Amino acid sequence: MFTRITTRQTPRSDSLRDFGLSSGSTPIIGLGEFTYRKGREIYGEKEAAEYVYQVKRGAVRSYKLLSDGRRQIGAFHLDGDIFGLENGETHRFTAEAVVKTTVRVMRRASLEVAADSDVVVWRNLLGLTTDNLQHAENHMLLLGRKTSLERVAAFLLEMDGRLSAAGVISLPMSRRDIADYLGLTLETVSRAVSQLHKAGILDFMGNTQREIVILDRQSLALLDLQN
Amino acid sequence: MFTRITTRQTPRSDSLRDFGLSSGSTPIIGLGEFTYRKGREIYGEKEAAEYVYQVKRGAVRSYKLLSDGRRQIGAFHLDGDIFGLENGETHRFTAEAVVKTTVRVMRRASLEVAADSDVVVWRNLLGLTTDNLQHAENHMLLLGRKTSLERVAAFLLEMDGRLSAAGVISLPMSRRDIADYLGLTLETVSRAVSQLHKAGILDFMGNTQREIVILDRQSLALLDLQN
DNA sequence: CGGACCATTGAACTATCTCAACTTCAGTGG
DNA sequence: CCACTGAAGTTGAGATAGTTCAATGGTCCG
Repeated sequence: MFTRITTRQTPRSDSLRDFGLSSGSTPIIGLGEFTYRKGREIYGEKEAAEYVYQVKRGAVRSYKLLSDGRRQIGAFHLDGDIFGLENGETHRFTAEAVVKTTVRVMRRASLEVAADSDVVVWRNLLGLTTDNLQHAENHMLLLGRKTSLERVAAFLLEMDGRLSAAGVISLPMSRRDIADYLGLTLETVSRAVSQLHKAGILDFMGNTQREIVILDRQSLALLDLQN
Repeated sequence: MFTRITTRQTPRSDSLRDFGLSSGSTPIIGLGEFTYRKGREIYGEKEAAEYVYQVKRGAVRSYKLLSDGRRQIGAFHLDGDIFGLENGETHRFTAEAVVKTTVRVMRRASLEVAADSDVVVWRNLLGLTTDNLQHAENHMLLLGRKTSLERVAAFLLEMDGRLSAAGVISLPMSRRDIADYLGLTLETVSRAVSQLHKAGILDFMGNTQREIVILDRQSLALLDLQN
């Protein structure tokens, strides 16, 4: 899977510091960058977790499959996000590029060496893991107890916070991806988005339905019941 | 909330080592034990996270509420489990005693002091957090994509692994708790259990329906689709 | 220009929920 | 010890949110 990793001299900038994990006194050399085409697998569930990744440009989906093909996307990783960081030996999700995606890669082993000599690294690793945990905890509430409209509203608000530029949310993922993230079908997602559109809460831009403008952020927040 | 904590001389055994987090070279003194009656709140969501807990005897539920009362239980904490460990300043769940429960308590601040002088503490904190994350990730798959029968089968297998003694699972929690953990209603949980009973996969012991014997572990595992 | 998605929408279906009745169990106080 | 009471569990019948199946149109891309 990693046979295509570039072998050129790794620039010094591809270091642990770039991941924002070390204190800077002991930068660790990374392996450089790598680009995946749309739909390509970055790593598979249960594969050995040899590398850690950071999205430089693009979007990644992390998911689990049931044996009959049902899929649950646990997270989308967007610009700047670190993913593939495991404490155990193997990956717990499959990661795929949602669109053409460039990632920074570093060896997990380097991280471990760095951690032993730098408490800041530990702190940052724990912080990252806690952020992931917090996201998962909120997502459990969404998956277990929210209605389809509430889920879609929550999704749009999440994406609004994470990737809206100049007021426009440019979704890299398909309705099917969104559905598998929200525990719904793609039709239900589509109907909910249409409903929000008809209600005047959002509008579309461009000629695709992936560019969304939120017109009424407050109504969306009301739909996604606070806890 | 902690006004009732015992003020007697804290025995040396109530130390960080008892939580299994330190390397043993720098044990940290805990605050001792505390017992909560059935249904009592141990801490509330968004409260300052001043203490960390370990279940000595009993069972605890951690949950989030939506404003209209819908509840999602994120985890049950059973004998030996550590809970209430936060990285941020506040608790992200409400924790309540499911039955009469005795916990060990230690100050969060003590942990932080210990961590700075002992990398093993960091490693253990990260390990704990990772375990929680892994559980949440698996639970997202369950909540997003599994059928009611699959959820109940998965639940019984989880509890079989965590609290079965002499082949009998003695569930401390009600059908409603189970439902709120699995993202179902209590009636649906009850029907699924009945269905498993009629199918000869499990049986009841004693005169309550909370003591369950799994007769056919393999059928249960088949029902809870592997991924 | 043709084919492969991708998204939307409608109509029928179904798993789960809701509402309600009934039973059993645990605890309380006479 | 028994009669009460309230909580917990089961089961049935009907309602419904979301799914499934199917048809249509748009967009991208060679």
